[in-house]
Amino acid sequence: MRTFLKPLLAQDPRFVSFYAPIFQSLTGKNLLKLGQQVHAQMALRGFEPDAYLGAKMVAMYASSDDLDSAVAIFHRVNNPSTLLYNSIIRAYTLHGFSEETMEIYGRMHCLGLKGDNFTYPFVLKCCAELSRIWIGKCVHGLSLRVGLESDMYVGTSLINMYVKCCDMSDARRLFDKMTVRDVSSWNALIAGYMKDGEICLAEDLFGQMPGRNIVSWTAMISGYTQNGLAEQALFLFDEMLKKDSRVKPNWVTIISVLPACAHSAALERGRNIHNFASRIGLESNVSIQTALLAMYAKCGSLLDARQCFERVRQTQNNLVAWNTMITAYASHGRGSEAVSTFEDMIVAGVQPDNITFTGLLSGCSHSGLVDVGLKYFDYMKTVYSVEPGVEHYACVVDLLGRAGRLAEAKDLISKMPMQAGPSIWGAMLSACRKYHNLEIAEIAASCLFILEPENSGNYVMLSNIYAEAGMWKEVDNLRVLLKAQGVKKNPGCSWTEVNGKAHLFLGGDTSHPQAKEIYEFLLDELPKKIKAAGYVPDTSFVLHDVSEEEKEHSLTTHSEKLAIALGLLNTSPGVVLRVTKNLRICGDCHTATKLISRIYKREIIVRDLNRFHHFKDGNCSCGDYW
DNA sequence: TTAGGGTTAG
Repeated sequence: MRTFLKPLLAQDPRFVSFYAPIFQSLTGKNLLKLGQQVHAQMALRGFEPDAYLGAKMVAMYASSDDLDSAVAIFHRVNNPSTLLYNSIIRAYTLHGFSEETMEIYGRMHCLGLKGDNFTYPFVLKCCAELSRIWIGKCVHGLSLRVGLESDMYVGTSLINMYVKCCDMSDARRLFDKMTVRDVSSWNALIAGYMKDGEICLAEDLFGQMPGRNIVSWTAMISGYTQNGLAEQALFLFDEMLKKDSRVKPNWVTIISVLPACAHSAALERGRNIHNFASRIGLESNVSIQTALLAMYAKCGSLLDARQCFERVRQTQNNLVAWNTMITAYASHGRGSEAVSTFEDMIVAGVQPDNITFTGLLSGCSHSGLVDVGLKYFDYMKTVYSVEPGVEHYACVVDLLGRAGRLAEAKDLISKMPMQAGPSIWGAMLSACRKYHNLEIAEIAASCLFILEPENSGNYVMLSNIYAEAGMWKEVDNLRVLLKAQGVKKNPGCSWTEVNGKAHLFLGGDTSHPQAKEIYEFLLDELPKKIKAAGYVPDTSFVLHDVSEEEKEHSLTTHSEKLAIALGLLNTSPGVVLRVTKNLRICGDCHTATKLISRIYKREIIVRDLNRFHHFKDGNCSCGDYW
């Protein structure tokens, strides 16, 4: 081509109308090669894209994740337009480059190019991502000036921006002012209220909204799950299937409801949802498999969890799945499996992150792998370039504390580069209880009382330490303090699924229809059998300064014992009993459950606040180290 | 070319 022809051709509108639809049709990764060929041919002909064609080309490259080429084209265009800027803003936003988007938007603004209904939603998404509410407010002002306040996309994006920046009052004000609302505007506000813990306000909106789609239902379900309201989440999931046949649950719905099963340890419910996901063709989804993995692990079935992991491994090398598997082993006290899974992950070429190390270190801690844990704590920074956070220090304090190395743990706390939080002092206090160190216990407890005055668990823990030392006066003083502070004690409760139905017990609970049978078993049959096997009630776990006989009675009716009794009375031999407790299992229940597993030849899996205990043949998977 | 729901840890 003669050089003098090039400027002429560059002006030729026929070239634009020729190439634009071609580039527009070549979107997606598998068409990238073709797009590159057309681009090369165009360049050979000496044709430089104008703003319109440039926008199409930017979109094409962005759709196949070739952001570098998209950016290069953007910079070559001489007279940029709003359309061109929109295309690069879209490309950056969809690839998670929020900072770059903001920079480009700033440049657009300086050039005097006006943003439009396509610009603002992306820019606002980035403001939300970066929590830049002040820029979001400027965009809000600008959109009002150019008359875009009534655009549904801009309006909903503004609501979402306020929601993500934790400004619910402005989000609500905007919502109330909107003349035309879309189902998405309602959804954004519902999600905001749920995130804020304002369940009733979210429920009100959900009740009032004119039409619901799958996102509305999912926002409610995930909101319940995230606020610990597992029962409501599961109920609403069923309601959705029953009442709204038009909505089709998708993968987000499934991964939102699964944590509710995990939370309530409802294994059968979880299995049903798993089957449901398979029936609607979602089983191959990696996020669903990972959520299933977590659910099975939290419901006590490591075998099912591992199967989900293997399914993910067949197709993907996914960081979240590795992390979930490592964490699953850790919570089940399978430290060496957590370590070997971590090593497999490294061999598979996946870069670990902060969550990987939280799982790995807690796995070492729960299994007493002290030196291995300390080695990985060192490696995380030196070998894997992951900066230890407060949660990792908490794991190491726990690791040292459980092994009785209290002085080293205390030393580590004093050398931490950040302020010690509740997790650190909580781990220290537990260690002090195990090793009867009153002096450090009082230091840890006094920090905890300042850091989280509302947490009754800390008062109870110190009270237990005093009680074990026979310091009843201090126990009483603490009780007075608890009352004066207005702290409500968190009552211990346990639950179990028997033949697919959940049963909840409080300590000393007599409200269950089978209470008579349960109490006869616990007060008569069981003591005879376990005492014959060498059981001595460990009354040091009882708080009150009362007679030994009364202490023993109070132990006998701990909620976990009631739940185990119900399971033994209602299931056939060979059925694994699964019990979940909202607090840590007490030492006496731990001893008794080991004996029950031997005498009644039952596998019993107890999930407590921190971990799993697998009782079998008179032993526990924690090796009495918890 | 545009908005809304998101699995792992704590």
